[in-house]
Amino acid sequence: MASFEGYRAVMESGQRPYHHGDLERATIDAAVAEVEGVGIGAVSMRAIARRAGVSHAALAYRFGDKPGIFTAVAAEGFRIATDMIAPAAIGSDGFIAGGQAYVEFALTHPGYFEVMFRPYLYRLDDPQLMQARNAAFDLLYSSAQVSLRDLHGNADISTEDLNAVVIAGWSLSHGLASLALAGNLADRLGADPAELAPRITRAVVELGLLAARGAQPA
Amino acid sequence: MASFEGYRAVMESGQRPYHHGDLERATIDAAVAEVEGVGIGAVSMRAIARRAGVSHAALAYRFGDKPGIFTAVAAEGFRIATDMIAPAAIGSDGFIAGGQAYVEFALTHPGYFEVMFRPYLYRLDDPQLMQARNAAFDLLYSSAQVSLRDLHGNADISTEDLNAVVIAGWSLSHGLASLALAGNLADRLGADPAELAPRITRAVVELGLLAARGAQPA
DNA sequence: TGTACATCAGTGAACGCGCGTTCACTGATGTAC
DNA sequence: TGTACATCAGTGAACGCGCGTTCACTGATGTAC
Repeated sequence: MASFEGYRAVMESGQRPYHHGDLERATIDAAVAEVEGVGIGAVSMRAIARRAGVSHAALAYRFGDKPGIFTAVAAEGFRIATDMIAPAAIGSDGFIAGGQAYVEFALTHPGYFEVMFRPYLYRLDDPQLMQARNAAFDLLYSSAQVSLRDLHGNADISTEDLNAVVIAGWSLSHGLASLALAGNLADRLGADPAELAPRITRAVVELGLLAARGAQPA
Repeated sequence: MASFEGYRAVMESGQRPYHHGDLERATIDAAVAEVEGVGIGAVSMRAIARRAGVSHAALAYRFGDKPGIFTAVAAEGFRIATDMIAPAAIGSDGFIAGGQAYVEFALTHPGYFEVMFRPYLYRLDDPQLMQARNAAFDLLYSSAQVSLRDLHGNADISTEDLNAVVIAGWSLSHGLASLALAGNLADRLGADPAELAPRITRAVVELGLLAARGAQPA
């Protein structure tokens, strides 16, 4: 399996090579496809192995167990999400635009999304995962900070306020994506998905006005 | 098992009666406890039966299958949620206060919450479920309508705008509850849970201001 | 360049387990007379 | 009030299945000489 020609020959002959080449890649893809196909609760290591075209013992050998596989899926998911959101999360509109990109990521990569925010399914202390996850959160916090600073004439924001706005914005995007993915909004979202973002954004303005009346003075 | 005395006698003797008395009640409670204990993905009919103190065949007889059980759980969940939210969802602050009550329901009844918003786990066309679910959504929409009317000097709101605000508010509360329950906010929520609601409410005001800048004019 | 050998990636069969479903049954309840 | 019987709720044993884990193994790769 050393050469590309050798690889091609084996692939085209229909046999599978003894050494896979990139088992990790194939496993992550298969795991994501399984999650999207049968749901996060029904995924089995054997089904992932079948889909990846590899023996199920190979997965036990390489990943140990299901949390081992999901750790790799989550890390990759945080990397993809960061890549998708970063270009939008810039400047004074960055936090709002980043939130829209978050929803877009979730709807286009549901398999990753389902795993990433169930930390009890994977190993939070894995170094690669931590790095990818921290990078995503750095992006979230820094875009909130930039947008809020700009809103308040470059005045500093307290850590508590920043944290609360991050949680609120994240909750909004996360909730919208979760409800949509689970099928709760099937009959409530308009026909045109491209119109969704501006409609929700305008609704958040209304929500802010309602909250302003309901809020106790700080 | 006709008399209360007979019931007491059997209960105190440690045997279980042949006819349960209220198998449905016991099954719902056991299912909710199982979901809270092992997670929605790992619940089995046999484990629910064990916890309810009943043979697993009894559950198959009464509920048919797992979706049958979850249908009953979801219906009850919508009833409890409506009862908890209704007193708050009144008047001009009703939509905001209702959202806070929604989060409180989710955090105090996680087992119900986990089931209710996974409609693919149960039978959406069950009459009792539909009734409970519709009542909950009626409450959601009517409280949004009352609050928005009041905000806009009693002017009528378009169906599209109402729908968008409902989705935004629901998403916010739902996302906050989901993130918290899955353990994503463990190190981000302040020490005092009673302070959470006002902090988030104030953050939503900020979010509205950010959205106002990011929004394209309608 | 060629050979020997250690290391490593992946295999396939075997295991015990808990699951959902089925079925002949039993025990209790309710009704007709 | 008492008896006979139909109906219904729940039982327990049996089934086949897919699962995760283990283990002795094999095939390929890489390195030392």
